[in-house]
Amino acid sequence: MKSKNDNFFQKVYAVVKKIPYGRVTSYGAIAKHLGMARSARMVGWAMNNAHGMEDVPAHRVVNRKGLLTGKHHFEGTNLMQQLLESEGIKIKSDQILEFENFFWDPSKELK
DNA sequence: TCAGTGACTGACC
DNA sequence: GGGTCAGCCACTG
Repeated sequence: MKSKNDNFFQKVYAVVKKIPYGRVTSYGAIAKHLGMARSARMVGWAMNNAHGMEDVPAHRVVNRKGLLTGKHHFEGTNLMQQLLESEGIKIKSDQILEFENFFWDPSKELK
């Protein structure tokens, strides 16, 4: 059963799992860290598969604008926002306030 | 097999 | 400064 891409998923999961509490990152940051900066969509696609994994805090992954584009994929309509607020992150209109302040770059922090 | 779609991003007008 | 277009790779119909 398709395992060729599992390696890619595992990389994405590994990075997402390393996101510190109360921090968030973007698809592009993860993609770039994996050497696929031009394939940010693949990260989102991987998240789609990860969305069922409790070990992967997909709610900490947003687009570069800090917009909760993937919140619609969570069970509740505001579950993603709720989880982020629970970590001390302020959300307004599905967008993270002071996104730069909460942004976590794997290429720098994880390096 | 071809065409459409998607949790994105950067460049262009 | 804000909207539009194209590129990216993989999956589904």
